[in-house]
Amino acid sequence: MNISISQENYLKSILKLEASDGVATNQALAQNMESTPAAVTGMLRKLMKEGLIEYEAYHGARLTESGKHHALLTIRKHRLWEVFLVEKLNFPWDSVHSLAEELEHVGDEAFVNRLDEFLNHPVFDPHGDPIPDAKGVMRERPNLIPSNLAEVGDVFVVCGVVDSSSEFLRHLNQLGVKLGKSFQVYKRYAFDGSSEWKGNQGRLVTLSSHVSEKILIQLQS
Amino acid sequence: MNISISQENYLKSILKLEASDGVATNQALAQNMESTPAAVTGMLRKLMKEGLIEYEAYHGARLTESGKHHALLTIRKHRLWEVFLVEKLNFPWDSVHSLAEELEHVGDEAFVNRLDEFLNHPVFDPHGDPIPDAKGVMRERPNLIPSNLAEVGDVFVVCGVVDSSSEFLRHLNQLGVKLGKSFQVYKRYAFDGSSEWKGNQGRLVTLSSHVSEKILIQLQS
DNA sequence: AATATTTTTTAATCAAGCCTAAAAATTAAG
DNA sequence: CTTAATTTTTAGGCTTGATTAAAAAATATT
Ligand SMILES: [Mn+2]
Ligand SMILES: [Mn+2]
Ligand SMILES: [Mn+2]
Ligand SMILES: [Mn+2]
Repeated sequence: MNISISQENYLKSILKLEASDGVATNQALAQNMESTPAAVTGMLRKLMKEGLIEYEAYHGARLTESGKHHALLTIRKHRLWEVFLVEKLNFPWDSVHSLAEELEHVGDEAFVNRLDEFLNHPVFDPHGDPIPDAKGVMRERPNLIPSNLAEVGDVFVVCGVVDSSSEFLRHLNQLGVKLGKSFQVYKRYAFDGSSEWKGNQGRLVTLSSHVSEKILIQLQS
Repeated sequence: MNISISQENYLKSILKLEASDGVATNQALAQNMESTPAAVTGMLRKLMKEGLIEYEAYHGARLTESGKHHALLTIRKHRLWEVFLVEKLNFPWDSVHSLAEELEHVGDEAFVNRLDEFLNHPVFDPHGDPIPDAKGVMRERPNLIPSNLAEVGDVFVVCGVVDSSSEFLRHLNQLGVKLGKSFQVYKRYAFDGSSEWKGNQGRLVTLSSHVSEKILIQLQS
């Protein structure tokens, strides 16, 4: 009962789709995996046979306890490797995803737990996403909201992103927006929903609504 | 012109066989890769078509410059990961080989070079094997000899092993033989070629010829 | 040189994962 | 309720890297 790389990637996708849509449909998976519906059908049957998902034709797939556990452990590996790459190897946060995508399939639990210890049990990855613990329990992030919901005058800390693509993250680099940095909403333009933020040194940043929707923040009390 | 995991493993095997036998024969490769002669033939043709080896049927294979470069870079990755696993994650030296065997196929040159820097450019791996530099140049080890060639009275430092299997390394653990430790040959039994060594605290260790042949040492002037 | 032995190659199969195109099932619309 | 549109499955193929068994080629032996 060994899980292949491809199977692990499917499990991760199903977990994500289940969280957002309640169920992972064939179509959504095909898009997510950049594959075809026919290929998805074949894989779903395999995953069902191995007890990793429950699957009803035409009604989509859901992870079993076992499948969920494997998916969370894969995510744990992925995010711990991202922490390693950024903290220890000094990679920029916009260039670690694809490498972590490979590393997440290497090694067993003992290995990941040693990595976790070496990194001092980090709780969030470089993109602010929570790292599941050794038992596969995902820590919940406290009440983050998309930054476009903040009102003029609000002070907040940037805590996460909805989009971890290198294109988006490089854009944030150019704007000087990083995790942990705090800003105050300075203006909001009703016309296009764009906003202006004031940084700590008083520097102003302008963000399109498209961008600010993808930034997760925590309001300061 | 992407090199698969299997191809990288073949290149490593060919490099090793070329060093010991001058050429990598089909048969030797089949043994080394735990595969069959038929499978080897197929792979050698693929490697030749990609310009990684020169291959003449019935006369074996040799690496081209390109093939040699790839083989050495794979070995570089393997050994750097072993250093990481032992030095940073505190794995024992007898349990890192299989993990490194997976990790050596992940990531590109930039990645390995950052790992190298993080580890402070180590020159030897945990088994005393030299780590090729960023250009793929193997550093040569200075005049190591198998420990069975040392004579009674000789003082030496353990610098390497010929066999990196976990069985052998665990046996050395039990005997208290580690890299960097120094001993003096105390006795040699002509009957079976076994030897007795005296350690620093005067403790005696007995080694079969089978074992002492696999330990590489440097004689103290 | 002729035969026997070893080594290598060919040929036919397999399994995992993917693909495209056609058929079938389901859901949506009239 | 019947037809149309969408979604999913089946069927047939492809690629990579294996396997076994038989054929062919190269060595070794007499
Ligand atoms: Mn990632
Ligand atoms: Mn991440
Ligand atoms: Mn090794
Ligand atoms: Mn080693």
